[in-house]
Amino acid sequence: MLQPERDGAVEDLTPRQRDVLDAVLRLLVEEGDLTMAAVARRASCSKETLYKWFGDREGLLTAAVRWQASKVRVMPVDAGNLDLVALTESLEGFARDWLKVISSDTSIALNRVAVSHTASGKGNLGAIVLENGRFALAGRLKPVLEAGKRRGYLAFEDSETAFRTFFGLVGRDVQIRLLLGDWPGLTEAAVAGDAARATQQFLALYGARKDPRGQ
Amino acid sequence: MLQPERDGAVEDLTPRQRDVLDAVLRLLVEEGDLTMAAVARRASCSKETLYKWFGDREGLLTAAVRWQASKVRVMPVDAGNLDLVALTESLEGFARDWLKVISSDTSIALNRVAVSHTASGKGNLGAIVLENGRFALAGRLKPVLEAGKRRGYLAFEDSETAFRTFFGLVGRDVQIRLLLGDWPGLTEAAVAGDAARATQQFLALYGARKDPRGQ
DNA sequence: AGCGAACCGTAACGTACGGTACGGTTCCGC
DNA sequence: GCGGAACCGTACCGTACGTTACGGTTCGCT
Repeated sequence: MLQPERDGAVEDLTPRQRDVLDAVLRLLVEEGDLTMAAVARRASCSKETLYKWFGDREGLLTAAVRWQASKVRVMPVDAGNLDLVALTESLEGFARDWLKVISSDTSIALNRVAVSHTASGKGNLGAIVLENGRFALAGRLKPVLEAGKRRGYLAFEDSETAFRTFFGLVGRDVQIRLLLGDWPGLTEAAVAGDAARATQQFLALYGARKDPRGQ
Repeated sequence: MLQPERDGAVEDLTPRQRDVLDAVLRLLVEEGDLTMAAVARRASCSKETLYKWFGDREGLLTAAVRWQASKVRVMPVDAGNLDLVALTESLEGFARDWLKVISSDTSIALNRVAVSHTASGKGNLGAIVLENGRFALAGRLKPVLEAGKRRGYLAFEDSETAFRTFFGLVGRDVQIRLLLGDWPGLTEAAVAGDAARATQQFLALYGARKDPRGQ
């Protein structure tokens, strides 16, 4: 489950194939869904080539999702030397990045098609999106939380529960509203504000008691 | 926007029509999507009748969403005499109900089709689902929050912000995971536990300071 | 220069499905 | 009992779209 996906490895995509997948993403954002003909037209390639490269429509969508995921990789935070300020800024940065991602046109479009796909029950697009979205975030954030706990800044039993609380405080109703076509007014400033608020709330809930000279 | 929907009023649905809509809901849960032929077969009615009653596929879906929404109406909480215990139980009840709703088969199916629909951009199914889901919840919960504030149990500037925090603490990653086909293990017991935890966290964040004899 | 692989553009095929038409049946009002 | 409205079951139509097939072109290799 965690090994690098024997089949659809993003690494061995040719530049031309990446262009095609970018066309898929643009089309998904603009039209909301895909026809193979539209992809071929937009990407100036033949449908035959699409089928040769990606197998079928499902394979094309899967490749596009993975391609997009590979574009938003970020470097891990060094949990080495971490004071309370660094921890706070790290959490706030995660929150900001996450809000920016889930409110981006591409993410919204991709999540929508994955949800549709999940409904029809054939394929695992939903699982892939989840793996590269919510679970990838957890994988990158949990080490930070653990480090914060080791340093005595955070107190929690289970990092999964702590993560999910943070997730909820940051995302709130944003994702479902966006998926359903509502626009919760996420300007750059609002994102920053929400990230700061969520971080403060999280620290209020999970921050270790800092009683003056308390044990 | 808040008046009772001049056209698709649930009240003047005949029993037969409600049966048809129930068939739609069952089909949506089982198959993930709808064909008019399948609905007609399942409901033992003719396609001609479906079109006569509901206009087109979109109208049928819209009616089904409204019909489902009308089935989960709950009575309002009396914000009259409210002590801290009653407030806590009220919040916890809201959280439990909400988690049960969003994790129900029907709600998941309906949200999925609404998301798909939103993607294709024709119609306002997403808005309807949002109106009867997230916004209806806010409409019922906010009076409770306001009452709690008046009584001095809660402290917040903006009830919308407070509500959204509560929403996030309760729902966390549940809804998106369910929509994408993941199963976050929401047993009856887990729902109760999550509701209690979310409520306690919310009170920790927004509960008015109860310093012994403090102002 | 000559060959073959890869690829483009377009046409073609089959099917699924939304929407319509129609004959037959039930049932209600008179 | 009779006429008509409502409705069922089925057949039908048009279109959209996934998938395949094919002729023509480019390009790298020898």
